[in-house]
Amino acid sequence: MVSSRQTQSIRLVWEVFDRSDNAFSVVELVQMHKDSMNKTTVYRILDRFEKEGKLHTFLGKNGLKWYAKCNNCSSKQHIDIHPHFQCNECGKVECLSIDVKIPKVAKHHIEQANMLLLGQCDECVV
Amino acid sequence: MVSSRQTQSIRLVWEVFDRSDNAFSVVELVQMHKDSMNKTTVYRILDRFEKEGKLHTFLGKNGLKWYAKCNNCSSKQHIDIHPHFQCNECGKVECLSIDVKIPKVAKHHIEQANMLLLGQCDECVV
DNA sequence: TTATATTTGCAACCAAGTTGCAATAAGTGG
DNA sequence: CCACTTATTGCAACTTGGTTGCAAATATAA
Repeated sequence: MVSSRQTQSIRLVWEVFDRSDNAFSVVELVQMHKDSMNKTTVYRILDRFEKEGKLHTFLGKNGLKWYAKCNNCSSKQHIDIHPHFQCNECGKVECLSIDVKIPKVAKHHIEQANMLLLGQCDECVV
Repeated sequence: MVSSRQTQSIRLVWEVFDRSDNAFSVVELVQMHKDSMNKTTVYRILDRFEKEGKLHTFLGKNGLKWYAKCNNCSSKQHIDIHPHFQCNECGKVECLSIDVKIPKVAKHHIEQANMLLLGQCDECVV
């Protein structure tokens, strides 16, 4: 056996994602677990979940890293595009279940595409 | 009069963009001017060029900020999409002159979209 | 040429993220 | 149920990108 022990910390971090379909920034996750584990641990656990294909990541508008559960995401779908949305008012981030075509570009071999939509979420549109 | 003096530093930073259509990361720009000006100055000048509409910015794959000249970019086109490309091998970044449609999303008011394509540039495709 | 307001340099700071290493605690096997 | 091996964690120190406040320098208008 090479790895993967079921620790308290791992359970706690996973619970957050299990209870909600939201995306969470690393900053939020470190904050919400600050009494039960070290920030290094949070970073390491998130890394691991990503490698295991349980979570996918993307960058929000300030270059902050966000994590979200891979619901209807096969590993293949990580390559095709599902865009993410971030609200300019409240900062909330969502995965959108829309498919966007990856444009073809002459002389370039495109492997991956990231799309971030910015605007106002339903709660912030007045 | 409220601002905008023509200083040596401003000329030097602008020259870089004037001579090339490439995009440059802040890190590169600070590095290439490190003998003639302070990093704070570089940051401030870039900020200014952006506000003046001479440069536009976007985030590369690691959340690093990149600047590029606004060639055929009206201020309107900043809202519509012109995607950016970053090479996974050499790290080079380009503005693509392709138009991508911003998808409509129910219950969301989309103001802006960022699209980053990742892959291999022509020089790195073997 | 001087006065004044914009720019700059500097040093100190902040936040996100990483690293090395010793201490802790899962999960065997006996 | 205990002992042992090795994955996991905590901690402190560090790195990197970026920002701030303030005093010194320097463009420009008069």
